[in-house]
Amino acid sequence: MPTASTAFKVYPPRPESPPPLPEPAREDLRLEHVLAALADPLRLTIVRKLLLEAEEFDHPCGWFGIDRPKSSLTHHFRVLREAGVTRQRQYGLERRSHVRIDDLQERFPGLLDLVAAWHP
Amino acid sequence: MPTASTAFKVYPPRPESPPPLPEPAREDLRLEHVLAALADPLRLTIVRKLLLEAEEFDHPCGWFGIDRPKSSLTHHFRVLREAGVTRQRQYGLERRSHVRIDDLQERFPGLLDLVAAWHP
DNA sequence: AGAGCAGTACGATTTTTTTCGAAGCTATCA
DNA sequence: TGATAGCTTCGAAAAAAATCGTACTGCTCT
Repeated sequence: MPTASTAFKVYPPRPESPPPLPEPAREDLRLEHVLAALADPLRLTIVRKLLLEAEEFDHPCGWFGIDRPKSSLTHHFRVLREAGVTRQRQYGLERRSHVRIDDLQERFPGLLDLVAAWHP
Repeated sequence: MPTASTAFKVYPPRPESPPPLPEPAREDLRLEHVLAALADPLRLTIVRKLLLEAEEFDHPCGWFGIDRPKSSLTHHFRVLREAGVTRQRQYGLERRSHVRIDDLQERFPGLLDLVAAWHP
């Protein structure tokens, strides 16, 4: 049974979506990897922003307005994806991200609420 | 208001307890530090065991039966304490630990439930 | 075709974390 | 008093993570 309280906006997958980049399946998510991915202020910022401000379309990393070299951002987005926190799809030029809300609520109920409540 | 569900055994502080070793105050706990401390299998094992098997007395690190050099254990127990996950007191020769259940439930409700449910 | 854009890949450097041996410290016990 | 127990500190080595410059790729627009 999931933790009752919080519901983040979850949009249905769009039929014409490109396939996700490689990611762990829901049942392969590991708490220690997810915690490690989240144990970084920049990545917490990214995930929190996605949780609180995401709109229907997934977001490319430029959307986040983070002042870091592009290669650093690529790195952090990959860490999040490989831990299973986010999903990334290639839309033409852009690689767009969203949080795997359903998977995470199911496997680690309450964890995303902590991220959403985090204050830098 | 605390998360309803889980209640771990919390024992009252014993009047004659030695003072805790240096640790962050409840209001200074940082999610990113707590997550980093928990993002390690060995430390997850320690915290989970404390949550599930702790008895009235706090436990010295020998109690955990971890097969690692003693200096490694000292390191991991310190990481946990400095992040605010555990409290350590010096009882004569021994440095005994317990999880700061109240503080963590208050600041990061639900997090300890995830640790307790973790499977190595 | 050429320019520009969004972001990736690679690789080097630096920083942080982990690991653990060796030596030290202090209380208790024979 | 010496021996042992239980754990710490120090320090060094190894492993892992973060940072970021440069070069590159693959679309799109003119």
